[in-house]
Amino acid sequence: MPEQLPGHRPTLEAVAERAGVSRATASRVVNGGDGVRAHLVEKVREAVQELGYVPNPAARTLVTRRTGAVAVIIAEPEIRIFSDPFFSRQIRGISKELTAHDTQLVLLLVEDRGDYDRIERYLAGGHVDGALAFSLHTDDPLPAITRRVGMPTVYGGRPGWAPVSGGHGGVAYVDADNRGGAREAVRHLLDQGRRRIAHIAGPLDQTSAVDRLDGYRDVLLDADPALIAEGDFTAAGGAEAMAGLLERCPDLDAVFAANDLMATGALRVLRERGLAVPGDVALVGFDDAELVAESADPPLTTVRQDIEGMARLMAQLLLRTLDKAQGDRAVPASVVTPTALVRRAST
Amino acid sequence: MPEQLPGHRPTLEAVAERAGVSRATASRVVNGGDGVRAHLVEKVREAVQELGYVPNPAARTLVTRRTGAVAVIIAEPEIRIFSDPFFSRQIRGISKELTAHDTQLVLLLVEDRGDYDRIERYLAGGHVDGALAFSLHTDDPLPAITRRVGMPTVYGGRPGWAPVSGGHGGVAYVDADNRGGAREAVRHLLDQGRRRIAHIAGPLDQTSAVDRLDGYRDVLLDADPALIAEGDFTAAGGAEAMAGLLERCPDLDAVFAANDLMATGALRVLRERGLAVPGDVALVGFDDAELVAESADPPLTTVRQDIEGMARLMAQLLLRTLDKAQGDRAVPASVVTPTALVRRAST
DNA sequence: TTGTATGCGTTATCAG
DNA sequence: CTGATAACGCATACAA
Repeated sequence: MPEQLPGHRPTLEAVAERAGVSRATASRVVNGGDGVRAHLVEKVREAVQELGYVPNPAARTLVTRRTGAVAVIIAEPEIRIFSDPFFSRQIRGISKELTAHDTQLVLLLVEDRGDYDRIERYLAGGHVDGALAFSLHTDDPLPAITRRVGMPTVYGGRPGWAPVSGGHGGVAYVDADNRGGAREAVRHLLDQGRRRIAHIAGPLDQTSAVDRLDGYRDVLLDADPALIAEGDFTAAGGAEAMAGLLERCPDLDAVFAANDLMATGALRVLRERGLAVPGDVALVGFDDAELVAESADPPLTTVRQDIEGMARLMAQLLLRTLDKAQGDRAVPASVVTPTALVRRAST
Repeated sequence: MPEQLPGHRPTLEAVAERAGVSRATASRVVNGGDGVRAHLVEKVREAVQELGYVPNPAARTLVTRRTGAVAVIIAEPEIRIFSDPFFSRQIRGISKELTAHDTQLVLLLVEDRGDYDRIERYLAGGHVDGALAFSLHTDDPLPAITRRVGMPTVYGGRPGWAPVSGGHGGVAYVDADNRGGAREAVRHLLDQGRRRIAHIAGPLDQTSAVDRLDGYRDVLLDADPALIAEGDFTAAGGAEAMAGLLERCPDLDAVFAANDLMATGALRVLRERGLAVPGDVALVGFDDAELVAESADPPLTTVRQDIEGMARLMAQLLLRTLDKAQGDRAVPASVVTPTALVRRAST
């Protein structure tokens, strides 16, 4: 590539002049070149090469009203609690998909409640064409914002106020089949001959936690309430919940934890109490979290969800919407992706 | 905030009209309002409120030649190998700093070598005012790119190529004191009475690995070469290196691993061999990685580096440069940040 | 198929 | 202190 000339960068005007055509023709070539005679296309392309011309995105956006960028909104607490691997994999999936469509990823991290004003201004400002947002809590202000500014948005994880069956409520989301996955986990424990199966739930203001608890109940219709403890998706919370469960139900012979982190906490407590896993107590987690499930001792049987795939799906949904929307606010449909039980040594 | 009127968003023109002033005056008020009579400022502010006016960033960028955005470039291999926690913490630190300066974060993930063309076009296109890049390898094409397009850039981690002496062509980076940290780790092992101290190095095409090895050698001037093994910063690599070391030097009584992940791999091998930690072999890691060092069994003594702080520093350096550069390409200075030994049960 | 002319929404220059 | 007015770089409707 040619060196950047000092001062002004070459403009389309310059390219046109050098190629001996009008600005309009040059523009057409730069944007695909349909309906331009081949030899002119060639001439313009050469000029572009020689001058090292790169379109000015601001100018382009000004007239097309399209930025070619998408915002990814992630709430801080989320990235801390769910812990990092999630975050990275989601971003990776989204990035791949966006890159393939020549779209840029603008990252918006929400630190505290006050940041939502900033987010709203940003979205309203038209910096981006659409947005992707993750794991909202029930009282999250984001949906109101995106609706107000008319920003096409796809959510990762079913928002708290959205119905389980997609399509309604005007929200699009991509979510794992948390409930189905939980059912499979519990059935697996039953298959192993376990009869006193406890559940360590996640914080119940998150739909993923609620759905997993529901799945547990689907299978264990008459589950003893004493067998259910609420954790917070952290290892410490899982340990605490496990301790409580052992106190209330010393006879439990299996535990289904709503995520792997809590499962490791439970594991630690079980070990401290001298209970063998899976000998005395079988244990199943959820997520198949990198660096956690597989490296636990014993490695965790868990329910895998394809984080990266889900993230890609979110981006695809959004991009598709943007492609045809172009003004009318179309709402993409929601998708629920399957989960898979991964058997390891903890059961 | 007012509803978004359908169709056109309100423009500065509309605000001006409503406030009964000229577009120029309205613009002044929107950008701070110095040198405008108080009561006019008031009038314009009201109009902005009532209309729900938000400046059009594209139009603004077109004339100011400033985008208010910064690119963060991360190479895929990096985010996979160093594993995720790093990535998240760096992003978090950068995001905080940029947000505080009303600057947006555009994430550029590099999947494969071919992506560098895309990156170059993006950078050359003037989408962003500056760039932050992480942990380059010696043969990384990025520095050539940023220099060619004249993009102010701050690197995270000392780049592998020899620093050019003199202001021109100099690179700015922020790095932890890897060498000093390594020295401290090894000295700590010596203080514990260890005499056969091995080192599991990282991949030596990364400066962090080289610097840590250098630190090890600083203290153990006459170190037996057989006590040094090269890993790849993964747990599996660490295990393999540990196995090799034990083969060559069954009498070793301590290991300094160049990162925590490798240390956990080493830990596993030691346990399999029936060697007690720290009884038979003391172990020190590096990074103080979340979810790794502290939750290892036993918890790892390690060298902490302030990832988030370093990331913030990178952003600060860049922003400062952008503020005054405004045309002339000023090169920010580099910074090396201190590390701290964190004592846990593995020593 | 190609060129001409216009406008996108702001900021900056320069009179007044 | 304020108001016209000229860029900024590009895409596109329309004319040729």
